[in-house]
Amino acid sequence: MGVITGAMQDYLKAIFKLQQDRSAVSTSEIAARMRVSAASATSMVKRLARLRLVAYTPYRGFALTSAGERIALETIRHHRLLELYLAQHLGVSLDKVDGEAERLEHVLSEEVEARIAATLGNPTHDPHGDPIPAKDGTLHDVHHPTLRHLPPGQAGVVDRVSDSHPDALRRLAGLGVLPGVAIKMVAHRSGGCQVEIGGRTLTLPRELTQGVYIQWLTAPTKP
Amino acid sequence: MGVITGAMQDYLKAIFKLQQDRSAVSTSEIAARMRVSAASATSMVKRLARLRLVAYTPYRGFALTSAGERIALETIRHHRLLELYLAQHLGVSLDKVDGEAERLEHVLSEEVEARIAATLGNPTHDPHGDPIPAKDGTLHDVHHPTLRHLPPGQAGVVDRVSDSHPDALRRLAGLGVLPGVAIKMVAHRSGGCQVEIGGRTLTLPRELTQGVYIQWLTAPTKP
DNA sequence: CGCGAATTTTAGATGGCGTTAAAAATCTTT
DNA sequence: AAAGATTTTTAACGCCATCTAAAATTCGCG
Repeated sequence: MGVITGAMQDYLKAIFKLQQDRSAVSTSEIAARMRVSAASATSMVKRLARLRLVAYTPYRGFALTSAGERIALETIRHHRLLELYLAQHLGVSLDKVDGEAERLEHVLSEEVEARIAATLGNPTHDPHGDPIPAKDGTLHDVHHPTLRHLPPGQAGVVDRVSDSHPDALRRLAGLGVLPGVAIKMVAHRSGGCQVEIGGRTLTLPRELTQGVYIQWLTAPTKP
Repeated sequence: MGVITGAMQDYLKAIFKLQQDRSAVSTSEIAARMRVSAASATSMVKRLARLRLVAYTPYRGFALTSAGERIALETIRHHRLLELYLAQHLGVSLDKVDGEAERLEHVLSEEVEARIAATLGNPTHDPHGDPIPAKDGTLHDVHHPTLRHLPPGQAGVVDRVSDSHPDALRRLAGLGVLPGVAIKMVAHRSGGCQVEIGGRTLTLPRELTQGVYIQWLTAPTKP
């Protein structure tokens, strides 16, 4: 009956991330995220709806139920604990921990999860700076501004870089865009932005900027 | 094409263990071992045969091919390294490591496997005393003493000669070291040992002795 | 040897997860 | 608002991995 497979966990995780701001997620969004045909996405969403893990209205999109969100958060917790453990205790490089954790997260027992968390000192953030959900589902700082939200002329500090696109992560690391680094917005361009970092000026395409979460050095005027 | 699933790895592992003495394994044996119906076992064996991982004759049983054995040994290596790692580095109790390793073994990358092995100091036995296959598929039979374990002055009979190193096997055969032959240990030397066989005295280098499994003519004192 | 018993294989379902192609619904645009 | 474009769903298929029931084969015993 209520068998939650690894693939389902992956979809739930992806839906969770997609619905951060938006209230509902569309079939094409999840299909693109999972690199799957729209038809496959539909059938999976229907399966998840049958298990009451998403609320789904045909042609109108879907959103996680609280049960679905619970599983998404558990899976993300597994993922981020594993990333941190692999990096700190087995010396796996940062651009590889995501892929490794992606497979391990689905077969991690509650017991081993607890032992890993304890060994790490119950950490609250993974090696990319992303927050690790607590056992009770608490997740800190979800609505961080990204680089795109930094107005021209304003400087900020990179808070964390999302692990959802490993190759983007690697390219950014190569450009020196790492947590803790100061960054200044020069100008917004169509399809990206021009920034100043470590004295150099770079133009970052859109797909690289959207995973870069920042802190403003001086708070901007709230919208 | 050649996608080896976790279930296939489990079957290959089980077939490997069942065929230790016997030359062929039957459908009912593997079905019982995997707690699965005979029909399921048949269909899986047919899948494995299609991938050339087992040699299968309908109604007559089956055995691993060398490709199948390689995968079985890799899986067993993953399993036993994980058991040891979970016990030593995460404090998982011995009665639980098997179940945990059972799920993790199928998603362990070569890289993490290597890092775990290195962290453990490239161990040769898991916490239950079972030998851990080496990367090249070498497996030291733990319950079976090899020539090296024969004390000086003690005589034994060659039980079997490992087939994992065909050229060593050939050289040993040329020297008369064959199953059923009586052999007497004269002295242990650095890097090998001196033995008496068929009235002649030979000095065998280490790489030749380690695949020679023996039986003692008189049992040694138990530890 | 031959026949009943045991083993093994085949046939046909089911469910998960993916595909492509076509139909249905919704959006967009004039 | 109708037509055309886009999105979404359905239909039909394939593969894995399991099941039950029935057919085929082999074994064992009188």
